[in-house]
Amino acid sequence: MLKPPTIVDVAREAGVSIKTVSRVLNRDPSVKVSTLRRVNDAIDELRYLPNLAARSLPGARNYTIALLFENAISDYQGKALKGAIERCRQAGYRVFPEPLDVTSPDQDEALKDILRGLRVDGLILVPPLSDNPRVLAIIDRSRIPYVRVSPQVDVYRSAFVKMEDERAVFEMVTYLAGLGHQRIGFIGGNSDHPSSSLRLAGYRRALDERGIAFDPDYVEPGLFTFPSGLEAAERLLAQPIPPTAIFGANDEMALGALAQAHRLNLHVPEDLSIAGFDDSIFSSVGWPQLTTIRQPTEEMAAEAAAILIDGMARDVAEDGSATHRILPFELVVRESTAAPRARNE
Amino acid sequence: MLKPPTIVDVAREAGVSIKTVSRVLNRDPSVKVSTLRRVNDAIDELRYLPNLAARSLPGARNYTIALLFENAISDYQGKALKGAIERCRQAGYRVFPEPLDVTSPDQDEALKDILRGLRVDGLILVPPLSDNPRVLAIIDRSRIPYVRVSPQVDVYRSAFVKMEDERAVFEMVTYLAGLGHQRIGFIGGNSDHPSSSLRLAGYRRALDERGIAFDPDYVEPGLFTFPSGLEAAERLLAQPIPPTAIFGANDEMALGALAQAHRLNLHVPEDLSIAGFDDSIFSSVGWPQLTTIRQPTEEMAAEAAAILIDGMARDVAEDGSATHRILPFELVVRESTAAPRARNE
DNA sequence: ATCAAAATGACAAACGTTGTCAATTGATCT
DNA sequence: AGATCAATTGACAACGTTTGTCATTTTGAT
Repeated sequence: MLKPPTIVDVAREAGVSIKTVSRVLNRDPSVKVSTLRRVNDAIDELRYLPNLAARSLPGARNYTIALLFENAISDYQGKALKGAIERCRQAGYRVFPEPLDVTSPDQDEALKDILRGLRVDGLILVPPLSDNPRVLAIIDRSRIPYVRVSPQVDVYRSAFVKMEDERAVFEMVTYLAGLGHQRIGFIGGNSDHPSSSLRLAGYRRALDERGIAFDPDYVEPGLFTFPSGLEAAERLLAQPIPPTAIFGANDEMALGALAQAHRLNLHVPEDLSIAGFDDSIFSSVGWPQLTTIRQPTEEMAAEAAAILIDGMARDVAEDGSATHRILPFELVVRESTAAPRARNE
Repeated sequence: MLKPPTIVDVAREAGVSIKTVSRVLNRDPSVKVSTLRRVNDAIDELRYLPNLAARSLPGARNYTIALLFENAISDYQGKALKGAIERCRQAGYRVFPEPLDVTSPDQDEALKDILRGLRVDGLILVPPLSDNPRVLAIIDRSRIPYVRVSPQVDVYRSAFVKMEDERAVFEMVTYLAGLGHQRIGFIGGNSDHPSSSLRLAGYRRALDERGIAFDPDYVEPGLFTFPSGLEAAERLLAQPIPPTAIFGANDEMALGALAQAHRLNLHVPEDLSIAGFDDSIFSSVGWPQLTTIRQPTEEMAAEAAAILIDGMARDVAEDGSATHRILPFELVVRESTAAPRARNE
């Protein structure tokens, strides 16, 4: 009882050959249903779990996927990791989280070593790695299949999973306009961050559709950080005719805008509506709680894992496009948004 | 060139047997220095990395450590994971993050399956799992070595790594008293959370030492969440003689207190000082930024990994105590604390 | 009863490492 | 020189699985 059961024990218990057990384990369709049942019963009976090390040694598969991320494990990356782990568990796969220090001078060699040493069946890249050209170049050369989560540029260069960024912003701004807001401030990202332009596009499209003129004074760049959101809101609200609603392109910046509102003694949402983007852990540590857009982060990573497990990461459709999934977002209305106090023109 | 080099290639290159290469890899001291050099040169030359799967198959070691955590990957757990990964990388080990759903009805069986299937050399438990009696009981029976990070109860039942909770709170409260605060509110945890009593003890000891009478009205229980901190602060500040400083036993609750201060139009830190605990990501998404205590989370997890890798998790000192490390904390003074506006009494 | 197709099994050859134990080398002592 | 012993090295069999090649048995349809 000291040693865990092996495939031999299962075969004996089920009264079949180890080859048949192996067939069952690897979902070979040529196994009769009754045999399948018997083998599965034996597996359950003995609580057999295949030895992954032994499994990956001779075979082409390693039953392992790596999730690459940049440096710290943020809320977003934690969610992605969790989603990937859970999907992998179901399929008997494992996930190696691999932090990458992209600022390090020997980044390239370090990454190559990781890729050579890991022997994984696939890679998942989460932002901002999804758009890092040096990393992508190295991975491309390694020939390991990979899926990018939320890529922004050159999207079809690989398999990917994303959410409809532009439409999400569009819907949020449309929602704010629907509440009666005519002057809607937008705190975007720094212009070199690719998602910024997409989110801005959604903002402009929503204004267009509601017949609201675009005013560049209501758009401020940010850095996706709390202080940058605070400063951007400071500038927006210092204008002679300030906006009645502010939409931050992520929750941290929206939280910064919230803090600035507190500083100015503005009541949220009565005097100012504020909305964020991400539905991160941050959206619930403000007061009032932020209206935001929920990104399906766990789901996206889970889908990425599924694509790799199913071996579809390299597939290309007839139209030449790489395997991809677009997942739905969700508008989460909390307490930080309401109709403006008085209609303005 | 398609296949990565194996130990055989290295042996050929170095002109020795594979066994000798294996010895070098495993730091066997019986290898002559000249041979060692030759083998290491060959390893560098070929950029050889041992195949972990093959390595764990025959041997007792698996070069793998699992980090168990409860459900979501929070900021704290992300830090711990990162610390563990980096320490493991240096030693050629890998980390499996394993989320555990402790609320699930078949928790026990699920955990047992994980333990059986994982074949890891050791486990790291992070809070709140570190004090989960059911989980500990199962792991104890599995005979897998483990290290607990920041355990609170029955500390010496296993190897552990922690920070000096009590003294950290003591120092923070002493610091606040040193600023001139005489009425210091304390938002603790729920009483069944073991760390709560320790942190409260530090609070009381600091008051004692500064000759400030303990007033139970200035102590409010919380749930380590933002809303609970907000409500606790609401009660504290509604008193006829409210505190001039509030210390939250974690950052989320301190952030809640901050939000309540904004609601009451109190200026922080002029009207009210607020301090947190953890130096989590949250402490920088408030305004003003929180004074807090930095827990050495990454370092604790890294130490835990080191204990496992060095095989010391089961060791017991002459005095019967398990292997452990106590790491230093750091008082991080930011903008949310200052001397009270006017001395009272 | 016959035949083809579908299921299964026996066996062997990997996969890359470590463990066991025996063989070789080299140094020291007589 | 020979003996002795420790230090160093090597040969070979595991480890548990997948994969492949055939051979065999079972099944189902006619």
